[in-house]
Amino acid sequence: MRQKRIRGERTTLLDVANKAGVSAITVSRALREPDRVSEELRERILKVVAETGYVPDFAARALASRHNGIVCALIPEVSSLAVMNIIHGIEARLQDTDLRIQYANAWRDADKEKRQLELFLSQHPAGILMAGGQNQQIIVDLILGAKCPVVHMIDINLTALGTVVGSDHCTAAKVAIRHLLDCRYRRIAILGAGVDLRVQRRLEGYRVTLEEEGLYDPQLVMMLPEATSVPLGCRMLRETMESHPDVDAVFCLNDDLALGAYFECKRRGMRVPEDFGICGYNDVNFAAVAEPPLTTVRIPRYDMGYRAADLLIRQINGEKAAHQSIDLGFQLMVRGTTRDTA
Amino acid sequence: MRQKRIRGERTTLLDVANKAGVSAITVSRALREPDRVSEELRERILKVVAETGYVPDFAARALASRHNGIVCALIPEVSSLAVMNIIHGIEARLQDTDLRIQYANAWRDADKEKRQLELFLSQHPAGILMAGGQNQQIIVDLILGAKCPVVHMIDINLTALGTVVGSDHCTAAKVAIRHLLDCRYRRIAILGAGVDLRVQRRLEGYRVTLEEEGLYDPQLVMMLPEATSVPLGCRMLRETMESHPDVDAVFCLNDDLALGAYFECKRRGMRVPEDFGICGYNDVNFAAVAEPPLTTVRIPRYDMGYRAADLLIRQINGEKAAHQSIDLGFQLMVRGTTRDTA
DNA sequence: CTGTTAGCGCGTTCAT
DNA sequence: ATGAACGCGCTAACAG
Repeated sequence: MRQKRIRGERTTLLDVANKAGVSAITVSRALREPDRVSEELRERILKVVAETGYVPDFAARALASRHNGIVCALIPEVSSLAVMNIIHGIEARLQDTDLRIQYANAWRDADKEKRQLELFLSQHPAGILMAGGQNQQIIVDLILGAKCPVVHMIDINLTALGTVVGSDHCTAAKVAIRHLLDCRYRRIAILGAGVDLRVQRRLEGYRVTLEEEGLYDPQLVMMLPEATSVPLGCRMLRETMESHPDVDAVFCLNDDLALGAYFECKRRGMRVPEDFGICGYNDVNFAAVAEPPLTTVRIPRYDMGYRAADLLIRQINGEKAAHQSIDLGFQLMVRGTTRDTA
Repeated sequence: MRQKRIRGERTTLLDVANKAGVSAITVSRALREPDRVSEELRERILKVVAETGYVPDFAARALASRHNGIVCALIPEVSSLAVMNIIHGIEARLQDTDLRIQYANAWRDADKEKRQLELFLSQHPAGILMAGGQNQQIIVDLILGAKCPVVHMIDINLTALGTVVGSDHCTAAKVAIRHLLDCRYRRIAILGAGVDLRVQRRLEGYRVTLEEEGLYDPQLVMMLPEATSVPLGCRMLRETMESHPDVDAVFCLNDDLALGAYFECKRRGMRVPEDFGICGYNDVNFAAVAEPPLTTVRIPRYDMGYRAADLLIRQINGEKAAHQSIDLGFQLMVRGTTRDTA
């Protein structure tokens, strides 16, 4: 009986096998496919596993089986409220699965996004989940070469990227702008940050709708590459009002920006919603409880994460991707930062 | 010359080696330690690498080298503003390093924390970073068994857990409470959520300080296990005021709770800071720009992440851990939600 | 500076 | 239901 363990390393499958008096593969099976091992052996093996504190080596498992049981999620920026709900949804679905999940930041940067995607791919992940995306072409290339399923949550219309779960951000923006128009706001600026494919779609909805009314003014578009945040919302509103004092409403492409815009309005003594309207996007958790509560576009992000994870799991389990795209819709939440419609 | 490539798999090191007419190890070296390969060979090899689009297999690399070049970070909840700064700091330090980072949620749950730590360990990470922690004993056990360096950012006094970068949360809380007392608030409630080791330390500082003044009342302590959030802050303030209408200030263990508490105060017509004081914790990005701006305790979280990553890198590179703990201090930011001191 | 040999720990395949 | 042999792709250790 070969006993290697030259160095005081951690317990391996072989150690467990030796101690239990069976072969390595039987231990492996007892752990992964309990049904294929007799009850007697299984019990004996599990006992040794518990005693020795054996933990499978994922690197070895990944190398041998061609997938490491980990779902990798590429997120524009993990620390944001909008993403939080998606993550909750994903983990809810992965609960009680033998899959695990890990995240990485893409930082809304095409280059970092690419490198991270490559890093993921090089680890034999069970699958990849993408929320957001910068460069469509790069993503397509990498995804086509991937040997694991990929599901993304960018925009329902980007089916070129493979399976997608999400909403139509262009239409959602159109509805939001319609609402602001219905409230009789006329000089509507748009504030966006962390520009990615989704943000671009929202901008398009804004432009198209205002053009229809002959109210589109490219000067009122402010798009910054940096990450969205409350302080940035303050700054953007301030700059907007200083260069265009006649603006009477802002469509903020994220609720953080909207909250920042609101604080700044308050500071400047502007009356919201009477003289100035604010519409956010996402309906993150503080939107409904702010004072005044924030008018915003609700995107079902929890469901998005859940469904995306669900689709991914099905594909991991060999199911053919039935739906190439699932539209979860959106909902305009009319609250306190826009005045009553006429 | 052995040409396997039976299946249409991806390019391997051997493929590159064959094409370049060298051995596998030389390609490996050309990629990892360029200096040890002659310039001529290196150029030839890198050319083939580029042509074939070769990407290293991290699972194989991890198995062979006993570490996969990935720093794993265990975070209580990745989607929170407080964590955002830490993450920025970490990634700033890891920038231009050949290390990469990935995150996982511990969900402020001892069991999940343990499982995730095991999962990390089983992947041969280059190192582990922990922000927050639930169960000291479990963590100690796992960390002692780890064969990679571990640095945590829980509380400066928890040196039992190994290398630590952070602040003294107990003292910070004492200073905050002192400030509230100086502002002549007397019935000070404490609102906390997502209770973990750090939150417990803050609670201790609160208790000790009020006990000294004979003002401690356990009824005014509200600690919830669920995650901190703005809506939760609203709810906790509401419940506090309903059961103890005489409370005249709250110490919120996170700024989200403080913002929620403020919104609720505004809704209830309470005057902040004249009749009611609010002090937050962390000084997340919205604190300074809120209207009124939020009095809070600033923890240097960006530096924390940066220094923690720095220490980890040093240990990965074989340096002995010189400092076992680095105290980054804290700072009370007196702003608009507490009235002037007497 | 470069190559050879020998695994890393596990799962797959094919026997039994 | 269990096991033997082999290989996954790469790097450490040692040679030359």
